[in-house]
Amino acid sequence: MNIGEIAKRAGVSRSTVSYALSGKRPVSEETRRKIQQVVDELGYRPSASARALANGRTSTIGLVFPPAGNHYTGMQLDFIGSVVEAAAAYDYDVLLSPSGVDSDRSFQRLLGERRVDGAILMEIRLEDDRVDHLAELDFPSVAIGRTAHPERGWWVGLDHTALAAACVHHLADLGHRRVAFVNRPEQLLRAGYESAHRGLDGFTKAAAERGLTVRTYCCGDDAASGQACVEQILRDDPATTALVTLNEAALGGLYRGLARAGRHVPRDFSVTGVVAGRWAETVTPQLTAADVPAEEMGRRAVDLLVERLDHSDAPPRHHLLTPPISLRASTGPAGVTPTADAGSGTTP
Amino acid sequence: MNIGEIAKRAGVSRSTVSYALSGKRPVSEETRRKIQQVVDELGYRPSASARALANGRTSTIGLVFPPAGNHYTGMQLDFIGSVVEAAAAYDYDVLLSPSGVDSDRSFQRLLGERRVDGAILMEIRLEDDRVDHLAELDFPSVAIGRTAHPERGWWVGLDHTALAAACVHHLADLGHRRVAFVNRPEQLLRAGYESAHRGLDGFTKAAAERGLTVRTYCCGDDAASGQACVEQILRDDPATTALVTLNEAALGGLYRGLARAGRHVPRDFSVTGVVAGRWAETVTPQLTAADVPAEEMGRRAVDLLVERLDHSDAPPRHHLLTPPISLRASTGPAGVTPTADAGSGTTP
DNA sequence: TAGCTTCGCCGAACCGGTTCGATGAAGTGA
DNA sequence: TCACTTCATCGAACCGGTTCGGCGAAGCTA
Repeated sequence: MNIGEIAKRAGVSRSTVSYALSGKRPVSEETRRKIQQVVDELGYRPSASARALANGRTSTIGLVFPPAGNHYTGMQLDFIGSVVEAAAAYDYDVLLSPSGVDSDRSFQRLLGERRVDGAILMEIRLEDDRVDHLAELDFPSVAIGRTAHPERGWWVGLDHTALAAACVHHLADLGHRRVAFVNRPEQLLRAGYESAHRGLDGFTKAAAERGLTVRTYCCGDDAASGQACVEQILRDDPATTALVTLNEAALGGLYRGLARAGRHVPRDFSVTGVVAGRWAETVTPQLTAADVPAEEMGRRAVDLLVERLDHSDAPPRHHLLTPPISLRASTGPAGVTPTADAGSGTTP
Repeated sequence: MNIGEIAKRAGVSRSTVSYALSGKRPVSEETRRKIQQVVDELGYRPSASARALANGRTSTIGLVFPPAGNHYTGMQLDFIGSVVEAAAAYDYDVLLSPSGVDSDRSFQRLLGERRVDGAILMEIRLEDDRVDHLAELDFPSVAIGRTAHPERGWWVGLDHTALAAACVHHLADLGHRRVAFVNRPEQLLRAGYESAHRGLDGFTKAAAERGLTVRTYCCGDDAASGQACVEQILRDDPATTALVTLNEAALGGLYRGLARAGRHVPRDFSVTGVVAGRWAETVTPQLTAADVPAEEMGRRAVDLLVERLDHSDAPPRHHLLTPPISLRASTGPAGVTPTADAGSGTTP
């Protein structure tokens, strides 16, 4: 069923069918009804490929996935969901691009083969060749995250520096003096992941400001690593009374490690960090955290991208979000300074 | 940069360029090198839209999302990830289709506008109009899940009946006599979700077989609902000593509810169910569960779909998986029968 | 009633690839 | 030397839409 068939059955030319359906030129009411009738009878829908070829737009946006890391975190899930939903509202489809092992290849597919009108990038690095590359090509894209040179770009980001600092201040206000920082995996830190770097930065500076004693750790994106990380923390400094985490996937493991070590949260030990709200609520006690507004970020990224697609001359825009810390139940006042032998509390 | 430009610069015709690149007809080594050189210089890649139009294939598969439910669960994330990855290995892109509120519209986009060569459906219902519809059209698709009439279809499913039954037997073997069942949200059960129905079925039958006293509940897909559900369970029958859950998203809440009620897992209360392994490990104690092999299922779904796309006359195939229960730490022998007043253990 | 505008529709070209049949040059055998 | 095959390449048609310029009929003005 193509447009020619419709035209034939309606007794008009192909162009008339096209205009009747698109409304880009006036068509008499009578013909339009006749055409519509045939279209409805045959359930005709114009081919996306043909349309894309003709007018040079695919009505599809690409969602480019982490170039490192082997499985996805809950936060990414929230991004994906909200991007898909927001895109649908604008009548855009979303094409997922793994850009995993073979990053360049799928990138080439998206851009080189012109499968998408624009792209949304996730898991941004401070020096991100993908962002640079797209900027050079002037290819419409919006980053979820902020590189080291964000001035002229389109992005929606989270102020990880401020958020990590807020966590530190929150803990310091509660009287904690020895605090650990649980970052994303070392591999990602080394790769230059924005959140890992800016978060670490904010943590370190704020801790120095408040005169805290700190240690920082990298931790794999899974529960087992989280548990191991806590064990390490308590071994390195048994007097630690709180931690700040950026690592959502390890959260369950962090809690487990603390429980195993006999540290009660929040009585003996406070936990906070930067985590999507939905996941902060799954742990017990619920995590006091700066809630990553993943839903809002995804939606805004799509808004920006659509704006850029509709007005190719629009000046760069961005949103930097700084959500407040949601007080839940995982932090409390630093208690009596733990006795020196408290560190031996690992279970056999 | 189109194929004509390449042809001009290489001093050959457009068709020669096409053949040189596709290899579908022999081209002299000399011309092929000349063409390749021009292609490399200009970084030319053929347009996906034009190619799709010409040969009637988009090299894209659609991943159709739940028609009900407002946010995504971790299991779905695992499916998405593995599908994208497996598809990339076959050089297919993945188009996400929310099919959320306006299910028909995005479905029409995918099929009517021929944006995809085939589709993978998630969150199958026992009577699923999407599946029926696609079967009628003879549109290549694979379901992740199994309808009430799975004989002639392509799908990869989980034997929820057997898995739920296995959970029951596991608990019964441990001596539990009063067991609750925590299902997906009522809305989904009513909509006819396969896993909810088959799981409930397997649970009920196995419990009858073992002569257990049971109660079944529906529970929202979030921690708060899980907590409320446990409270309800212990109110309805304080002597309950175990539960089986299909509801991964509520898991954290279930644990919290038990802790609040003063029930220690697994000493006082056993928890098991059907949950993706990665998520079963995030809770403490780690969940003894039938691990949903989401990664394998996604991969197999893609394998089947590609097979069907390559051989349109292939007979229907499917995989029914029955992963074993992974023994972790959330179940234990039923202890002394709880005293009658144990049910009042909710915190104020 | 001639001349002008407006309206509704048509035909053709175009988007950028693929594919089929044809063509001419080179190679082979009698 | 001629007929026949083989090989490399070309031109044209096609996929299914969109869009532009033009044209005839109807309506309006003088």
